[in-house]
Parts: sequence; structure tokens; C-alpha cells
Amino acid sequence: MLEQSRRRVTIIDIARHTGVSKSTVSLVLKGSPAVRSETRKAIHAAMAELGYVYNRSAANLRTARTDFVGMVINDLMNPVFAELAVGLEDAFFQAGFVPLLANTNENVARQARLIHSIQEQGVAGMVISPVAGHGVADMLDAARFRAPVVTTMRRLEGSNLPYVGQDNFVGARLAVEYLLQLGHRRIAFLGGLENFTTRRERIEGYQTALRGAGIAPDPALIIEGPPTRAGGAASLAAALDRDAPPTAAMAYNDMVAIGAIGLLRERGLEAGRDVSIVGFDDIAEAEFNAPPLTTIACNTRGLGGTAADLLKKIIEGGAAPTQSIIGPARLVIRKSCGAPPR
Amino acid sequence: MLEQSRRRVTIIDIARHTGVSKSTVSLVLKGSPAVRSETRKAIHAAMAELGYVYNRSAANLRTARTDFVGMVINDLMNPVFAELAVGLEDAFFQAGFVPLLANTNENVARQARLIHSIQEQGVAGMVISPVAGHGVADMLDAARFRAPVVTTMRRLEGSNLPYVGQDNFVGARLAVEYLLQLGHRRIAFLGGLENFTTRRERIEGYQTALRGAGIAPDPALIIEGPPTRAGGAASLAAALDRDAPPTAAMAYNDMVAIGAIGLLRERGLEAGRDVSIVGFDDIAEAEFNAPPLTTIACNTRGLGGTAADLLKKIIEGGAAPTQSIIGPARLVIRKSCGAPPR
DNA sequence: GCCCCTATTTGTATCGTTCCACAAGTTGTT
DNA sequence: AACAACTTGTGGAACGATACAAATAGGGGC
Repeated sequence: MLEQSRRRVTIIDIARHTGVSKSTVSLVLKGSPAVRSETRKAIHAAMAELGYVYNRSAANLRTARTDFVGMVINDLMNPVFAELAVGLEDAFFQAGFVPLLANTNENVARQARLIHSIQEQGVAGMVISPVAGHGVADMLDAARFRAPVVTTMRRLEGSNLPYVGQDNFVGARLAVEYLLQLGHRRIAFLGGLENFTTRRERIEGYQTALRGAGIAPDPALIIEGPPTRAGGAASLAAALDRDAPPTAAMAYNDMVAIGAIGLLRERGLEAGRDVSIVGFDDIAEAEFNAPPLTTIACNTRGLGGTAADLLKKIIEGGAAPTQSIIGPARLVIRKSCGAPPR
Repeated sequence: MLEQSRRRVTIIDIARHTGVSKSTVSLVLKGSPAVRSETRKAIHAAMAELGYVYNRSAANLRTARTDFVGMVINDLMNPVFAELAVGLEDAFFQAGFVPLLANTNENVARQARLIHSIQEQGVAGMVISPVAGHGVADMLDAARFRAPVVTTMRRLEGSNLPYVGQDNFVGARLAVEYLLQLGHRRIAFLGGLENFTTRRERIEGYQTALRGAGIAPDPALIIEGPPTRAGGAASLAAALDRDAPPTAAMAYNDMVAIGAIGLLRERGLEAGRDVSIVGFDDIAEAEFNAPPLTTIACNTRGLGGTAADLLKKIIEGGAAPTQSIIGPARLVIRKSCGAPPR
């Protein structure tokens, strides 16, 4: 509004205007009790009058400590990671941190550059949901990084960085046990790429459940594919083309499941009657799908909060920088599964 | 890795190690051509060896210029805004800016605090998708802000800040004209809250199309409701309870449309046969909905890029700080609309 | 041999805070 | 009256970079 001089207002201006030293103004800024409340009031008034805005860069330079934290997310367009980001952002904000967001878009090179750029800002730490299929080697910067790093959603192979994730193994086992209980015997595993650590964990849960029911897992029923709706449709199509097609499938995630259900519809089949499908993640969309999707809920948003809190604890020296936290998985039964057709 | 001394490596260390002055190191950092390439190489080597990381805070302090930009988003869990965020983030990254992300979660108080906190970081500018139903008054900080601000997705009432948005009026008109052309005469407008500027614009498009066909808009067919899937279901339920229920509806956005279609299904009705529904936004989910959703596409991600580019231009002094850009809207015909039942 | 010119390199002030040792004033104790 | 103990406030040196004027070294030209 007031255009006045372009020069930025500093604590020195405030000091001069109030007739105190800049040290005193600094004390007020930090809420020190060692300053008379009259003085404090006068200083606050001056700040309001002159339109002072605190220069955190300068403070950071002096204290060698910042309130920045990095948030490196592999795919913000995927509702699961958007949810994660929201959980993370919210917790950071509550804790007084300022998050720097980076979306790597599943691109290693971009991830490396972004991590580098975030480091330069002198962040106090960062949370990374790493690009799939790559290990520490591709993230060297972060590994030699002085500030603490917490990985989430996916493990970073070859590292012992702290990790916050959902229980993929148990979640998948739960889902498949449910399908078995409904009477299915030929159950496919749909989608996800070979090199996802999460997928490996989910497949183990899937196979464990199968074996627990005395069924030998059939590798032909494990279909690799992109973790997208389109990928889900393609994966299920591939599975149905097998000699002995499955009567049910556990999808790598909800998007795959929703894509698979779309394919069923296209072929005039119905999920839950002709073929049963379970998802994983319980994204908002799952509940409104047709039919509503039976899936594994992991409270992704809460996981983001947990990861942020863990990072905070490590920054403050209150937690070992190698700790891991695995959040629980829960089966949410809706309408996409039923007994196998006879 | 190397634990050594905790002190941070600075250009002075590099200078000492290479046997040059810190000025030279600084020149190398900035890629100045005025330094012999041997020297440059030696300095780069030293930086690698000592594990130097650039301290942007210090540089910013000196140059009074930063590469930070703020991204204030009202609801990251909504796919449209997630898409916007991705477009924004990507463009900023390409342009060498570091985005600070804030999710206001449709909460004015939070928005005010976040904007304040972002300002303190000395951002070069910011893009805001404002919380609905509030004007500049609630965002005073941003208004008196020295750095440029670009608003997007929603207009900020009472301000003449530059705005980048989609063509709500034309989009809505297109959608309704399509319904009219299919033969519908009683068309509802579903969902969205009274105080959304976008909703007002869309309603105007809706009414204009109606009047163009010689139909007087019936206020009883304009139903207010939360812009969510659940809100969409409720809004359509309300519309169908009217004395003369509509045979088609234009939804405030895709989430509302998807919720409405869900309600139809629950009641044993089918979208596109019994009632036609058009959405707005063309989120990824729309294509995989059952039935696939006919909707208005606005290239939200591209809009984010445009907003980022505009901010960049303003920062660099290449654009007037009051310019507005309205992106085109396009009808995407899928399966959720058909002729009215007879 | 002297001077000018170009190519490199350097010294020093500066950005806006915080930190810390210390000063000045007031009150309480003996 | 002397001294301790608070309370409140101050001066100036950091922090790690950049900017800019000025220094230095070689190379030609005369």
C-alpha cells in the first residue's frame, strides 16, 4: 500500500524508531522475558507502524539452524501420495516447520537434483518417499547428508535410514485370507512393478496366505503392470487370458483395482459376482467406486503425520536415527468381493 | 559417512584448501567466465573432497533476493488442486525456484498464518488458490505484501491481483448446451457452496445456456452443497425430491458428479439413461468412473504451469502485476449423459 | 625498457539477525 | 555504607555468501 522507500525494514529501524538498541528488539522478537513490558509494547507498535517483516534468512545464517524441512514425494497425482503429503504438511506446520515440497514424478534424475537443491536451503531434515526401484546409490547426496532423513511409503534399498510405512505384508495377507474365506482358490496378484519394495512385501503376504490354505502360489497369476487404473485394466486382462483364469484378484493398490473393475464392466462382467477384487490403500475414491471397493486401509495421512513426528524427534535428538515404524493395516469390506461363481 | 568435525564447510575452507581467495571460490560458484579453468577445476575438486554444500541463506541475505516462491493451496486432497499443485511445482522447479508448499485446508485462519510464515522466508512471490468465500480482508498480509502474488482457480474478492483460472462461464454453458441438445428441458445445477466465485460463474453459464434455449432458470433446481462426493449424492437426492424432478444435472465439479452418480446407482437408476450428469474439471478419476463421466476439461495442470509462469514474469518485471489469464474449457463426451427417458 | 591492455585474482564492506559478555540502575542484606 | 543479586538493556563480533574496486601478472607494441 504505502509505497515509500523500497528498502526493507530491519530491526535497526525499529530500534531507532523506539529509541532502544537492536539487541533489545531482537530479545522482543524471541519473546525473552528480560524486557520490560512497556518497552516490548513500544517495539511491537513500531513494528506494526513501519511494516516490519522478520528476515528468517538472516536469523538462520546466524544460528546455523533453520525451520525448513524437505518433503520429497514421488507422485503427487496419486491420491495415496497426495494424502501422505497432506499428513506430512499438516504435522510439519503444527510443529513450526516450513516444508519445501518436491514432486519427483518417479524420475530418479529429478529426485537427485531436487534433493540437492533442497539441501542447499539448509533444511533441518527431510522426509522422502523415494522413487521406486532405486537405492541409496542414486540418492548419494541424501546419504552423505548431515541432516536427518526419514524414508516413508517405500524402503530405500541398501540404506538403514529410518522408515515409516504401512504393514504391507499383513495387509496383503489379510486381503487374501478374506478371499480364501469366501471360497476362492485361484487368486491373482495384479499390477505394480517388479522393483517396488512395497510390492515385494505385499506379494509375500499374498503367498503366505495362499500357502496357509495349502495352495501353492502360481507364478503365472502374478502379473506385473503399472500401478495405475489403466495398468490395472491391462493386468486383469492378462490374468483372465490364462489357461485357468483366477476367480479373484488382489490388486497392488486401489488404482489398479479400480482399473481392473473397469475392465470387468467393459466385458460385461461384475466385480464381486463374476470376479472378486480387493484393493490396497483405501483412497477416498474407493468408497464411491461401483461397486464400492473392498480394500486394505492404512491411514496414509496418519502415516505422514507419524513420519513428520519421527523426523522432528530425530532432529531434536530424541530418537535414534535408524528407528522404523510400521503402521497397522486393516481390511475394509465393501462390495467388490463375493463367493466365486460356481 | 566421514564424521569429522561438525562445523559446516564454507567457501573459506574451499579457498584455503585450494590456495585461492574466497572471492575466487564465489566466482566459480556463480559460473563466472573470469576464472581460469584450471583454478575452477581445482576448486570443484576441493568442494567434492570436503563435501561442500552451498548456503543459500547466506547468499540471499547478501543479495536480498531469493529463489523461494510460495504455493498456497486450499485443498490438496481434492484431485483438482493436487493437479494444480503438480503443475505449479513442476513449472517452478524448471524455472529454478524452490516452492514452499502450504495447504490451507479451506481454513481462513490457517491461510493467514501460513501466508505470514511464508512471507518471513523472503519469498520472491507467491501463487495462492484462496480459501473460498473470503476476500482480501482476510489475507491482508498478502495484500500489503511487497512481493508479487498471483491468485488462481478462485478469484480473491475485492482484489485486483492477477488471476489465472479456467473459463467457468463458457465451460458451464457448453455442458448445459450439450444437455439441451440431447433433449433435456429440466436441468439442475448440483452442489458447490454459495460463496464460491467459481460456482457463481458456472451458474451464470448454466443460466445463460438455459435462457438461450428459451427456458427460464428455476431456482428450485439450483442446489447448494459441499463440493465432495458425499455432497453430490445429497444434492442430487434433494433435486430428485422436487415436485418436477430434473432429467439431467450439471454438477459443480467432478466429485459432486461422481457422488450423484453413486446415488443414482444406489436407487437402482442409471446415469446416462435415467438421469444425465455432466461434471466439471475432468479429474483422472472421471474417465474410470462407471459410467465414464462426461465433463468439462480445463487442463488444470497446465493452468498451474501458466500461473507459475505468470508469477515468474511479474517477478522479473516482464508482466503487469494485474494481468489475468483465463484458460479454455472443453467438453469431453463420455457415457454419463443420454437423451431424457420418455 | 616503459606503458598500456587483458586476463585473473583479491581485500574489504555488507546483508539482518543472534549471541554473549558486560554496563547501568534498582533493591535488599548486613 | 558496602556489597550482592536482580532486572533491564547495550555494543560489537559473528554467520557465509556477494559485489566491486583495486591489485597483480603476462604480453605486445613502441
